[in-house]
Amino acid sequence: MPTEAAEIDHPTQGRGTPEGEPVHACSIARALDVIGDRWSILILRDTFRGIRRFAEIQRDLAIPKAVLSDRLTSLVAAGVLERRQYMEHPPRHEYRLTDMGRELSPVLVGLMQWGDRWLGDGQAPTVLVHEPCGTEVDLRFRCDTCNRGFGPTEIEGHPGPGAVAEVASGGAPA
Amino acid sequence: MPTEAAEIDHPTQGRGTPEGEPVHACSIARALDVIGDRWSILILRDTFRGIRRFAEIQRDLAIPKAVLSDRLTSLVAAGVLERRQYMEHPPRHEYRLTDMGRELSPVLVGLMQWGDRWLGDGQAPTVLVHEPCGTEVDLRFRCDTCNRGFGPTEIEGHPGPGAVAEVASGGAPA
DNA sequence: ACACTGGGTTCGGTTTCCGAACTGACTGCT
DNA sequence: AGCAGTCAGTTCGGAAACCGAACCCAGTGT
Repeated sequence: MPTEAAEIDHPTQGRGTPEGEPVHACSIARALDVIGDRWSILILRDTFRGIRRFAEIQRDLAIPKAVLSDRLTSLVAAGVLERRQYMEHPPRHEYRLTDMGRELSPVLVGLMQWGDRWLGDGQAPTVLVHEPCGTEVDLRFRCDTCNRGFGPTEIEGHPGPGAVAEVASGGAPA
Repeated sequence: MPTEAAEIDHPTQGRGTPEGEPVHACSIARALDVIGDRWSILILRDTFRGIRRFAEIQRDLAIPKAVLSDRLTSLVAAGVLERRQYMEHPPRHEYRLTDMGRELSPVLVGLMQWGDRWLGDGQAPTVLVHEPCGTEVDLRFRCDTCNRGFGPTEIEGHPGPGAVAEVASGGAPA
């Protein structure tokens, strides 16, 4: 069917739909349903840094307790964090990253490096290193076929197997 | 200085401060001041895909016009997008990524890959390839010293030159 | 007995978001 | 000329989210 750019699904109606999860065609939108919130990302940053307890996070972020409670609950529900009891008698919990959550690290690191480069004063507040050797971590696109790194202009988007009916946009965008 | 976790700065008081930009010690928080909003990221995704005009974005995202107008204005003000006139007589504009915006691609790609892996049905809606050779894009941490890729557990955080007084957290977090 | 901490919930007020309607400059059709 | 339609917004009022403060409860330390 040679229809042109049929927008069958509307990627964002999530706020208003009264029942059920909004299922987006775009993985970015799906991801943002889980962590598309300023606080969620900061909470995850804290858990990456080893800050895992309710009160610790609350102090570190200066986040209202009600909001923190809500975010933690939804992050646990989404499977990004895991609520684990680490003490019995006074029952105490901590929130730990699951594998799913840990795999968000490229997003966090990407944000951090971008902020360092474009928003900072040239003085990175935190430096990430590859622990075994101490080399500074660099997150980049790399092609194993070409055996080299590359920038965003060399990326092209194609509709994948889960595509509905999308324009094959892409090519050098700038 | 053996102080314990002196939290000199409160990373998020941005909402309430009546004047001036909130300056955070954390680059992630700084980055989120610019794009820490579900719509901003989706708008940037669209511009990456070549969707650059107000009405196009509005249709694609089903975003309220007022919100789109606001977000575009602030993204332009932040330097992530550039408002460019592409037609004279009926004055028409389009929003293009600046270099600053283009360098957000790791974040976008990271979100997409994470959504594909953890939230999708196994059918990626969009596949990104390295344009010169067609290999599927993979975003990973790579160490040039060790000459291999690695996962988030091998990352360690150190206070950098811009650090104030922070705990040197890190180490294998899980 | 009393204060204190961890981990919340409840409450009212303030921001922000949203959808719908309106503006206004322009084009194209008849 | 008159009307419809597009692009790029702005201006509303109501709905949702956010916020700070207060409250709660279990356990602990003194």
